[in-house]
Amino acid sequence: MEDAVEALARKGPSSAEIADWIRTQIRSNRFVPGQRLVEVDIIRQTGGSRFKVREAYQRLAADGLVEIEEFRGAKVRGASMDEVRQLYRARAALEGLCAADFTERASKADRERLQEIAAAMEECVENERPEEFGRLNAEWHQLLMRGAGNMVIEQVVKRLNSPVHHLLFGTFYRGERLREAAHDHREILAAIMANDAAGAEKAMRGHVENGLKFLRELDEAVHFHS
Amino acid sequence: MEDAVEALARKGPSSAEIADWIRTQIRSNRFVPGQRLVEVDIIRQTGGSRFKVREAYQRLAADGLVEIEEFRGAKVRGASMDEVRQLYRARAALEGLCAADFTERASKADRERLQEIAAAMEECVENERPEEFGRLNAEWHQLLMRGAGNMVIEQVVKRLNSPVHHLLFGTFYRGERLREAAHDHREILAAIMANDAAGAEKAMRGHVENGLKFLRELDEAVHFHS
DNA sequence: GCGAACGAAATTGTCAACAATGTCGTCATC
DNA sequence: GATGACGACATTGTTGACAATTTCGTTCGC
Repeated sequence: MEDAVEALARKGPSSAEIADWIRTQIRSNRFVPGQRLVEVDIIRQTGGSRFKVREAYQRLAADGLVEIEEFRGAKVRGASMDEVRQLYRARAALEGLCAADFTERASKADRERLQEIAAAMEECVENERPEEFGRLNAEWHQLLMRGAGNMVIEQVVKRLNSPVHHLLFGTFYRGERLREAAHDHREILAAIMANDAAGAEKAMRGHVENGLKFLRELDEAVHFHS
Repeated sequence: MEDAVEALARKGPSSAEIADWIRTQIRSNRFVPGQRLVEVDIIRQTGGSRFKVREAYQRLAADGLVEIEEFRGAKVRGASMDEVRQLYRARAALEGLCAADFTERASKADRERLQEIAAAMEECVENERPEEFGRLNAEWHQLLMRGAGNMVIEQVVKRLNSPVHHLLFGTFYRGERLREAAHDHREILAAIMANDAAGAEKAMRGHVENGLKFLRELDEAVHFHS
């Protein structure tokens, strides 16, 4: 039995795989907000049938990643700065809660893993490796939500991030922002380890709000949104 | 120009209309968790084409209302009690935040409207009209999120509620629970009117948690979930 | 009577052709 | 040169037919 590559060659990708492929393109900025997703182009590039491509569009539309207009097809949805604000407020509330819940109910193994990742991130700061930092950061936040025993929130946050996710890689974790984020993380971790749930929640909220503040400053420099 | 009925007779419903129809069926308990949604049945009952029905399924699947399995079609998704817990924790965080934001940035008109609805709900408690209470309650929560200037959260909460929404009508607001909810509302409203954002947030969180507690008790009496 | 193998019916997955609509360049007119 | 009507092309919407798979009742062997 071969793996996915073989299955892909035989039968073509499933609608879920096509949706993931489009997601990747959007996140890596190869598809930019406002861009039309022409069905035949996607078919050519993925090898999927038209039917599957359209199924993929529906899923992405429900995720808020693309907009579908009748007879005009799907196009990549951009987020206004105000929407980004709302989105970050929501994340602050959700991840703040998770930080508190993690403090109260995470397993010993999860707590140790959290420290490990934090240590690895510190190294990335010293050696100026923003890509690695971004990857670890995603893992860190995910572990927090999972350790808090709330996969529903994990799913929701993943969705919320979608429209701005492409910004988070590349321009986001550089220079001062890298150090700032690392500082926030230390604060959160300290509260968790001290079993201070309320403190962890507050620190996490502040961390997310800092991310928004940074995006705001970025926005004033270059208007990236539609 | 006739309205939607005429358009429906001419061209059949759009996939979004079909999705809404299915949503309604699920919420009113005519479709129960685990039930298979056979395509031809939906086609017969809505008049939509098969293609549109399947598009509707994809949307509902992304919303988490139905599950799609290959060659087995779509079936209504039920939520485990643990999932309901996670869901209510998320709601508590999000609506708590909205209560705080509403306190700080809602318009005068919104604040007055909030009082109006609260007064109408009090009447419903006195006259024991749970259906009306449920309707007003939904409006009240919605106004809070909108007045807080966060439509993203409004959308997310709507989605979060989907899997348990059918429980909220009928069995939910009756007897003691009705009075308890009204009491919570008074507390929230008082904090908002006193410009106490932190107090409003705390009260709202408590209110949502009370809803969860009630669902838990209900669950121990009858195991409604799958 | 019980369970496994079989097969018809029901159901979903896929595709290709055609219809409806939008898009954009062209040309006539003022 | 600007403007609007027209038409060819590009793109999406819709449908029906057929293939793949599951489901369920039947039959056969024990």
